[in-house]
Amino acid sequence: MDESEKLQTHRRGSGVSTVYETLRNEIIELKLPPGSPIDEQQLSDRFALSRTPIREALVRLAAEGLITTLTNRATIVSNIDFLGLPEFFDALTLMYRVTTRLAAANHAEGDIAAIRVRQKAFEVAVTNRDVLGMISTNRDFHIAIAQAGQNRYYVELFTRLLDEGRRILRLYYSSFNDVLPRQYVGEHEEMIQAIINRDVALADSLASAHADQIVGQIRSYITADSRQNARLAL
Amino acid sequence: MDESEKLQTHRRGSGVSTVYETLRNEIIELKLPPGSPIDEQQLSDRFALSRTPIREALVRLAAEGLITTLTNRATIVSNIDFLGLPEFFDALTLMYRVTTRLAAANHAEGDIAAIRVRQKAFEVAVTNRDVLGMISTNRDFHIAIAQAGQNRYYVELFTRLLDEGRRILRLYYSSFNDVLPRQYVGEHEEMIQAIINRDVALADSLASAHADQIVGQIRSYITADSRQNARLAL
DNA sequence: TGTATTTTTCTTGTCGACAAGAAGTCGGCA
DNA sequence: TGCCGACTTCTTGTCGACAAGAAAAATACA
Repeated sequence: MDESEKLQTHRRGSGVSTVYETLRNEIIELKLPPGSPIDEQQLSDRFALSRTPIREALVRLAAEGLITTLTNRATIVSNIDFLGLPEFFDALTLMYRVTTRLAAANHAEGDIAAIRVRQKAFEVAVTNRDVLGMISTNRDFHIAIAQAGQNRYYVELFTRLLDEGRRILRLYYSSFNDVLPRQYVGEHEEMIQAIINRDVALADSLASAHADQIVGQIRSYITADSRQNARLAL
Repeated sequence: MDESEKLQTHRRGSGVSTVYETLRNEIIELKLPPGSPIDEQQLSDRFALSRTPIREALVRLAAEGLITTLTNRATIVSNIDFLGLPEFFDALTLMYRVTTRLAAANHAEGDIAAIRVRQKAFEVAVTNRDVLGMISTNRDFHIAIAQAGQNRYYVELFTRLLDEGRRILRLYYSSFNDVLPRQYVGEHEEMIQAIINRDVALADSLASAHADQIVGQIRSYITADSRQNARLAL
């Protein structure tokens, strides 16, 4: 564990959000893998805080579904719910579509620039073959679009879904190839153009196709047949 | 304030959820109107609990956006965001449609019965001209449909939206007339039938129209011109 | 030796108290 | 009389300690 945060003295009220954000990131990046036990005492030592603020951060994480608390027993990082994957895909696809539509309809001064920054970062990650970077910059790109759409309900749900998606993708990130990501860059570019032109219908269909791509990719990872000797002659 | 809860001794762990649920209800039913200050000490006395479990309940409420905490200062019941109403209507309509569609597609054994129970309760409230009852039974009806749709992401968002809607409707419930509610009963009936027949397209369009009705009604409340002397000859 | 029961240990849930920060109050000064 | 600054008071944020509950360990018994 990194002990650098142990020394700094916290200003009042900042502690909780620091713990919250740190843990949140570590959970999403699978630094804390699903099922990991969360020990309050340990976190208390690590952040040099009493258990009370730690606890508050944990309550917030639990409200988001990132951790699961077994009453009076243990609290662990939530497992990835593979059985609920179809629901997840459905909601994810819907949010891709709605946010992109709204961005085309509602985007204001400056939104496009923000989206372009994220797209640039994604491109860099792709050319560097930085898989982890691709996953997180892709998320940022789509959240920027959602923000341009000006609907906080969608932004919130979409953020949750994309972050849950990050966890899943991390599990399989070794099987990432750079063919599809390359294609994503182009698809992103088309989406930006549709948004600029305020072409809602086109934005929708592009987002829909994009979502299908991503969902299809995740599904292929999960159901991948990696048996080395599946076709071995016996 | 009701002091009945003060005497009972709590079993470990139950306190937080009790406080959470009680406050949640009181906020949604405007028993605690928007802007009301939330005093931890006071709640501590009221529930006969220390401030720690109270605090946890408040953190959960804050995560849901029901209360707002001004750091180091006060914590108040969140205001109703009239500026964000268009976003709210958009998301609400979308959720009406998606959940009803999914219910038609996915509903399983027993779901219909559960929906019928809620519909019956709504009918009773309408015939009794019980406005507050209508608002909450209508909510229950649509959540039952959402649950039949089997997508927890939609159920969660929809619940939040409907509860926020309850707050808004309570503000205007005096202007409720019984014409539209009567119409809602019929619309609900049609939706149930479409779901049973697994007619996704029909379920969608019914839900869409239903949403338009409700949104339109809320909008008319808000923009109602109640000036008694607007057309007074001078 | 295997099982049931008690004991121990560890983690969570709760408590009362203290510290920091902000608003309101009071008094001083122009 | 009106404005500025120190002081008071109140609420929130944090702490260390205790209590309850559950799993693990140890013991007794068949």
